[in-house]
Amino acid sequence: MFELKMVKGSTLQGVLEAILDLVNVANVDCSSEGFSLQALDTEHVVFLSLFFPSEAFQSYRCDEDRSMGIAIADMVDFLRSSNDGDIITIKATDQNLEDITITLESPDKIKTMAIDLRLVDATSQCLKIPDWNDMESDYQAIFCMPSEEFRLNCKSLSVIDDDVVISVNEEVISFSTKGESGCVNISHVMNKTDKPEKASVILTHARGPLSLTLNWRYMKSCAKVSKLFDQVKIGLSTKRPLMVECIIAEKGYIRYFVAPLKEEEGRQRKKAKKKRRR
Amino acid sequence: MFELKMVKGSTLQGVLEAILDLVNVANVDCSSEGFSLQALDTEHVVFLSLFFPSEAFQSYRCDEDRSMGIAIADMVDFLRSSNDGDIITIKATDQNLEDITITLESPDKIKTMAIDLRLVDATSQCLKIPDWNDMESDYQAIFCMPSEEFRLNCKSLSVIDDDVVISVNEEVISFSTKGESGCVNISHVMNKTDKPEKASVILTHARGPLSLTLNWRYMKSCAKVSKLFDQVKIGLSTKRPLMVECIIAEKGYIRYFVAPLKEEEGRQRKKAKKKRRR
DNA sequence: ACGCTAGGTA
DNA sequence: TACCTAGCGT
Repeated sequence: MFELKMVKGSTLQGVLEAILDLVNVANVDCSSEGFSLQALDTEHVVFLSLFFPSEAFQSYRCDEDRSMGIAIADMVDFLRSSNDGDIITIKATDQNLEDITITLESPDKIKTMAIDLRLVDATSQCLKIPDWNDMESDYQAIFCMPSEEFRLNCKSLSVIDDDVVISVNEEVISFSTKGESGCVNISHVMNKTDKPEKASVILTHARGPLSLTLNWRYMKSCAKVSKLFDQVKIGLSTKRPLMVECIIAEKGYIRYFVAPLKEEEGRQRKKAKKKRRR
Repeated sequence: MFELKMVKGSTLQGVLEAILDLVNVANVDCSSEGFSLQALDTEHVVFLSLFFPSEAFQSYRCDEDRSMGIAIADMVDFLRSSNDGDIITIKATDQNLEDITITLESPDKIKTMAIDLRLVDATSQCLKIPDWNDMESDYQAIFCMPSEEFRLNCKSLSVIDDDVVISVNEEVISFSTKGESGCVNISHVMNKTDKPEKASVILTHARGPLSLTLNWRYMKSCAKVSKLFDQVKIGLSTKRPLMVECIIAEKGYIRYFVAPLKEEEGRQRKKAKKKRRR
C-alpha cells in the first residue's frame, strides 16, 4: 500500500504544474524513502528526474516499492480543482494495480472529490537514468544562482525568443541570444568570496571556459519550477546535457537535463519557430 | 406592437449566448407580463424554458400576445457586434409579421446597426410545455448550490469527460463519472442547518435516495448560464427529467430539463466520444 | 477536419 | 500573467 498526503498548493503540485510544459506522462517510483519521477519530454531533448523525500509530505507511507506510469496532465487537471486548505491524498492499494486514487478533501469535510486515475505504460520514460553522482565529475562548471535571478534572465532572454548560448569562464557567466529582432546578452560576474552577496552567482567549480547552445523553450519549464525554490544550481559540460537543479526539502531534488543543440537542429528549429511565431 | 430595450451585455444576451450550445431556433412568446422562450435541443434531450419578466428590461411594451420563431444563432451573432453601452432594441410591428427588427444604437447616437431577422417556424419546439408547478411534486430531491460550486464541479468532471451520475440521499449529493482514463467522484455533505455556510449545498427537500445518469455535454450549457447568477437549483426525479434552474430578476427563470440517459444511449454516446478524445 | 487566434477565467 | 475553451479561417 502506498499513501501520501499533502495540502493544496504544496511543492509537489507546483512542480507537476511546471513540468506539464514538457511532459504528459511520467514514470513514478515509490519507496519508503520517498517519491521519485522520471520523464522524457515528448521531443526527447529534456530528461527530468525528481525525488521528493517522504519528509516533504504531510504524511507518507509506502509498504513496498512500486513503479507506476501516470498521466500527469490528467492528474494536474484534477489537482487544479482543489480549493484552499484542501488535503490531497494520493493512494495506491495492493488490490488494484490499475489505478491510483487521488482525493481532495475540504477542511470542513463537506466536500470530497476523488479521481481513480488509470495508470498507463510509461516504461519508455526510464530507459537511461543518469545518476548525478557518477556524472558530476564530467561537469566543467557548476554554479548556483538565486532562482529569482534565473527567472529574470529567462524573461529577458525571451524578448528575442531564440536559441540561447550559455558561456562561462572563471570570472563571468553569460547568457545570450540572437534573433531577427536583435540580441540580448546577460553577464554575471562570479562571486568567489567567502561572503557571497545575496543576489550573486556562486561558481562552485570550473575547469576551463566553455559554452553551450540550447533551445530556449526548454528553459521555460525550469524557470517555472525555480519559482518554488530559492536557488538553482546549473551544471555545464561538453560531454553531458546541461543540468538545472533545485533542492527540495534537504534530501530531495528536481533536475532537468537538457541536451545541447546540435548545429543542424539549431537551424531546423529556427525555421519551425518562425512559423509558430504569430 | 412589441418592443423591448436592453443594454449590451444584459442577462438576456448572456443567456442567449449560453443556450446556443444546445439550440439554434426557439419559440418566443411575448405577453404584457414578459418574454418567454421554449426550445428543444437538436437531439431532443434538453427542453429549456425561460421567462424574463418585463421588469428585467430597460423598457418593455407588448400590446397583445404574440408568438414568434426566432433563429437564435443569427440573433446572437448580430448581438455580438454590439459595443459597450449600446442600447439594444427588439421590435415587432403589427404590419410585418414576417420579421423582427433588432437595433443596436451607440450611446452617443452616432452609430446605429439594425437587422431585420426573418422569423422561422419553431412550432415543433412547443409540443409539450412542462409546467413546473405541476411537476414539482414529482421531484424526490431539490437542492440549491452556489453556481460557482456547480461550475467547478462541472470542470472537475470534465477531466474524464463522460456520462455523469448524480446521486442524492438525505446526507450527501454526489456527482460521478467513469471513463477510460479513470473516474471522478465529487461529494457534498448537505447543509441542513438554519445558518448555511456560504459555499454549501442546501437540500430543500428529499424523499428517498435516487440517482440519475446524464450526458455530461448537456451540463455545459447550464454551467455557462449559471455564471450569470449566484445560485442554481437542481431537481432530481425518477419520473421527470433533471431540472436545473436559475432565477432571473425575482419573477423570472431559466430552466433546463435534461432527459436522463437510457442505457442504450449511454453506450452509443460513449462510442462516439472515444473518437473525439485526442 | 485541423490549426490558429482571441477571449475569459484562474 | 498563464492556461484553457470557444469561435473562425484554411
